[in-house]
Amino acid sequence: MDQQKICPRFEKALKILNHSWNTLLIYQLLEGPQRYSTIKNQVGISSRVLAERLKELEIENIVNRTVIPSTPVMIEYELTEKGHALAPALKAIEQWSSTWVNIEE
Amino acid sequence: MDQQKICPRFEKALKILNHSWNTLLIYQLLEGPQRYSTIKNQVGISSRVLAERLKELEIENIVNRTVIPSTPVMIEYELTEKGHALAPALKAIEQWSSTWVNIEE
DNA sequence: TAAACTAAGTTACGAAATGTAAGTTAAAAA
DNA sequence: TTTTTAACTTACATTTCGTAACTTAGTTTA
Repeated sequence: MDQQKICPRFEKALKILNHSWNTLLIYQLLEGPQRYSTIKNQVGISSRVLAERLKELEIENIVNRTVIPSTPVMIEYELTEKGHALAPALKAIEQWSSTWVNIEE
Repeated sequence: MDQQKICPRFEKALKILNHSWNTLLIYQLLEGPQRYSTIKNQVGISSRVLAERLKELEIENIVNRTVIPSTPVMIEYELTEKGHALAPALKAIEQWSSTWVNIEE
């Protein structure tokens, strides 16, 4: 009666990527390692949610967190290998958006 | 001071795709045209949100809605050309998930 | 010596989005 | 006449989100 259910790995991937802001954060980090405040300014996300998402992405091993011992401390975030491996997917979305998405209305 | 901001088209694409369930719904519809109840059962989404999302995807011209005049009426949903054009992006995510995502803990 | 400044968060709280379960509609089969 | 069905819709409780103010500790400024 049931057809094939959706693959659990794919479903988990979407659960991570579709959690609001996550894809945009990964996209932003494709530019290279960046500090908390830089990401915040570039992406336009709130402190609360940014901290929450970076923690999530760190736990998922998509993002790496490095403390720079200065005063005050700075924190640098960068993509892991797993994170970088998302580049083709993001480029595909970028490609799609440039062809199909229009902003005017 | 500011570096380059994120492209508005890409940002809009993510806004649509990252709205919860949307990507999964599109992925499901890659299988072919399907009725409301089929989608609901396959994806495991609630009635309320499914109706809401299908409406959104229809407005975005990603999904097409067709009434089948039976009793009771059936509704068939299918991807538009714009919707089908997302296949490469979804395949890229699928590819990534098969390499990098594991479910066990 | 004290007040001000900084980066990276955290907290409190109201607003918006989500899940759950029950209700609606119209025609046809029982 | 009651029941059934598909595709929603509604009401309501729970969860998530955005906003803005607060925290922490070492350093420069007054």
